[in-house]
Amino acid sequence: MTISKNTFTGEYSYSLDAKGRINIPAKFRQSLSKNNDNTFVVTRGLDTCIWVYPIIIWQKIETELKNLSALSAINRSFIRNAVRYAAITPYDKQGRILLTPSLIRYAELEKEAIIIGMVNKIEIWNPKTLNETDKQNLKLDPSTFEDLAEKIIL
Amino acid sequence: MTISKNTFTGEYSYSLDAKGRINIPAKFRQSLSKNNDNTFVVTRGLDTCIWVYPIIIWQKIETELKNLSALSAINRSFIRNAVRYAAITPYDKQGRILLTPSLIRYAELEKEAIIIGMVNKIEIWNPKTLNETDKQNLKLDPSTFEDLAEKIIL
DNA sequence: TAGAATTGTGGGTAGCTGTGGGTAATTTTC
DNA sequence: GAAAATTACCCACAGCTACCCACAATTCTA
Repeated sequence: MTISKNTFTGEYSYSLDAKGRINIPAKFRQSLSKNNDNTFVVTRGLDTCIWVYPIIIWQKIETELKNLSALSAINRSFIRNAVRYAAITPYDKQGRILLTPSLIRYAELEKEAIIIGMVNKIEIWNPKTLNETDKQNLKLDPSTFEDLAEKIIL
Repeated sequence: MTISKNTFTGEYSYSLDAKGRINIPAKFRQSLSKNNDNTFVVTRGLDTCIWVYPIIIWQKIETELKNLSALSAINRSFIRNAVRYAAITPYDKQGRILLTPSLIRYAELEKEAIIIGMVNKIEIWNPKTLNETDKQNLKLDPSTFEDLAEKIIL
């Protein structure tokens, strides 16, 4: 096996069916390490999309969140929002996971969906929303992008 | 072994077949170090071309990206754009890699393609586009080249 | 120079992948 | 407790992909 485990790259177009199921690209499934038991965790993304984590990665995130001081109001509300909408979904024999109605509404998902590998997690988008967000992001500080690019891209 | 590993130089003409496959010059393949498992990563270049990296180089980029906090909108957008068009492709028994339709469209590739060694990565161009880009670059401010010349000894 | 090996290009096919739908089991509601 | 609704699990199948082989052209070798 050449690809590194629990790492996701690339963009794919898949369809959400009437039952709220969506296929996880075969390559992503193959990248999942065995100890995930074919299971992902879905939750709200910070953008208008759904975030999908391998369950063992999510568990690490949870413990990190717990270590944040519970005294801070900001931390408490952040933790609540991060955890509140999280759902555990093993994929079925065909490789699909089940999304909750709440998440589908949040990400404004319709039939067509774009799935993007974001290295340590996966994003599920409505194509339209993704486009609009892209346009918005062009307005962000370009010098920060350049700094990042110089540091990271060869 | 005379050539240094994971280093590519020279220009070659190859053909993209109906299935989206293109041959990697034998010399480039021989230059790949063993730990790449005969695998490249293809993604969008900053010009109208496709960039091809040895996978171990790409994995360094991945780990850097993993360390960026997803709390920052700029970071998220940067990761998305860096990774979205990337695809991992081991080359087949004949030495070909598979390009995605999206990348072929982006680089405006047709049957004939120019493959250029760019030291630590490889570029794939449509010959026409390459010509036009060359002409454009001649019009750039020569002082930029001079700045670079101070940094890099040729 | 002749033979052998390698290289670049094309095409066929078995098995996998993505998608839809059906049915039994479980939960919910009255 | 029975009916209705929901969920979990199974099957079917078209389309596609990964893998294989073929072969001509070129390069290497003895």
